[in-house]
Amino acid sequence: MCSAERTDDRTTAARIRDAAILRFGEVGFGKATVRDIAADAGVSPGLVLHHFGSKAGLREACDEHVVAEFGRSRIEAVESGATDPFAAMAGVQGEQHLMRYFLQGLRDNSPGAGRLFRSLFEETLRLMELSVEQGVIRPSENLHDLTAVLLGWQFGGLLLQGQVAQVLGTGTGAAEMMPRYACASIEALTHGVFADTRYEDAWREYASTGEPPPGDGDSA
Amino acid sequence: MCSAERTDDRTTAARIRDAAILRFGEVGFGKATVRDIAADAGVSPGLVLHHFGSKAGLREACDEHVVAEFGRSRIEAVESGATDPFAAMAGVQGEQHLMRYFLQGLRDNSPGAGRLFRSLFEETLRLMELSVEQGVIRPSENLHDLTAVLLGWQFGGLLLQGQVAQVLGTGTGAAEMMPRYACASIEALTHGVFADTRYEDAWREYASTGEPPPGDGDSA
DNA sequence: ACCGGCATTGAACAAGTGTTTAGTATATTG
DNA sequence: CAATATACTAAACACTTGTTCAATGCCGGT
Repeated sequence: MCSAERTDDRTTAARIRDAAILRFGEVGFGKATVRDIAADAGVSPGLVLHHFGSKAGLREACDEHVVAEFGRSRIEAVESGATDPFAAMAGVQGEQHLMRYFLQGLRDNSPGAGRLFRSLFEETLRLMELSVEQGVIRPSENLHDLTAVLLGWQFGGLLLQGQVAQVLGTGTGAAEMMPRYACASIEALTHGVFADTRYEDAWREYASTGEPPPGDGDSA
Repeated sequence: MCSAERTDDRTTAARIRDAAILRFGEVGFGKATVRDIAADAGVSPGLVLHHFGSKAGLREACDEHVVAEFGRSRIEAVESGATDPFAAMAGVQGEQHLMRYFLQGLRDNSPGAGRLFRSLFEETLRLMELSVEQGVIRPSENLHDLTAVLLGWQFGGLLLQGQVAQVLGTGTGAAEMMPRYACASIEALTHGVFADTRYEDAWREYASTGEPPPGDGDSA
């Protein structure tokens, strides 16, 4: 069917939007220029504004589309029976350009990324509750906060991928550092990091008395 | 001595640098303008370039200074006998403007932030080894990678402070969300998150055989 | 065939940016 | 005191950026 010149069934606006998602994901919203996006989509800069009103409008359209695509991707993952957090995360990682766009959005606190983070949180929380019932995740009194922290660690670690890779001595690419990273992560999440409950005890005492247990009382 | 008009003993170049550190920490290097920094320092924009050559040169000077200040702060923390990771981290959090600058540097992968991250890693690794000897941290076969991952989580979580706070329902400020965040973190780092060693076992098998244990083989 | 509404373009505009440059004051040095 | 270097300013320059606008081509309806 499509041999030499492949037929692009996307409408021009969709092509612009997809090019923008790629650009925004690569260099971020601030450094991406309308001219570059237009060139990638093979149109003039004016047309971009004609379709989306402004650069901000273009971003909104991209946010909306990425959120929808993420939702679609996650639904597929659930339907295919991925019931543990790792598989779910792997499913999200599948579409790398969407993930890159999302991470760039997290970098500059875009409203779209905020919405997406919240929706991912709610979904992950349900997944965690399910995992607790199945005996995969240790039961916790405040699973809600635990999930929030874990999600922050998850995506925060992804944001610092480059720095961590440099420290690990591996290449910056996700595929190269993944084994080392996953191994250490699994160890920490399986056995914890502290040798005993002294920090937990100290925290409990602090929470009940309101006094800081460690010996730093000065220096506001 | 200094009652009404406090004498600013800093040299003009230092004042410009400090103003730049504040600006860069607030809005990031990209969005900070030379004119704004000059206005904050009470000088003309040209003077900024006169002293630092270019905006990039100004950033290098800021990087250098922040790295030095961080080192000084950490040395003080060590000398004051803060031998556990939490106290060390609290000490770093002390100078908030330095931390903000560092986090902004991590956001856009500035070389200065990379250097600082690496130096913080080496210091934290030594601290972890010490903590293992003292029985505070659980011994691990690859403490190196574990430290790298934990540091990524630590600062990554700080980068996503706003998003996590919104999910937690607390204010965005560090002081408001700290209790909830710290509580969940301590729980995760004390007991782990997984209920058993199934993920660890699966990983060990994967590492030895090279076959992915979970049942996803399709969908590249 | 004519017309009206799109999609699309090329050029120009306006604002903001880092940077340069000429010029002025101030201090330092012989 | 003269000379010179340094600190500093005001203005302009050059460039990039988002955005606007008039003009053109295209396609469907009557």
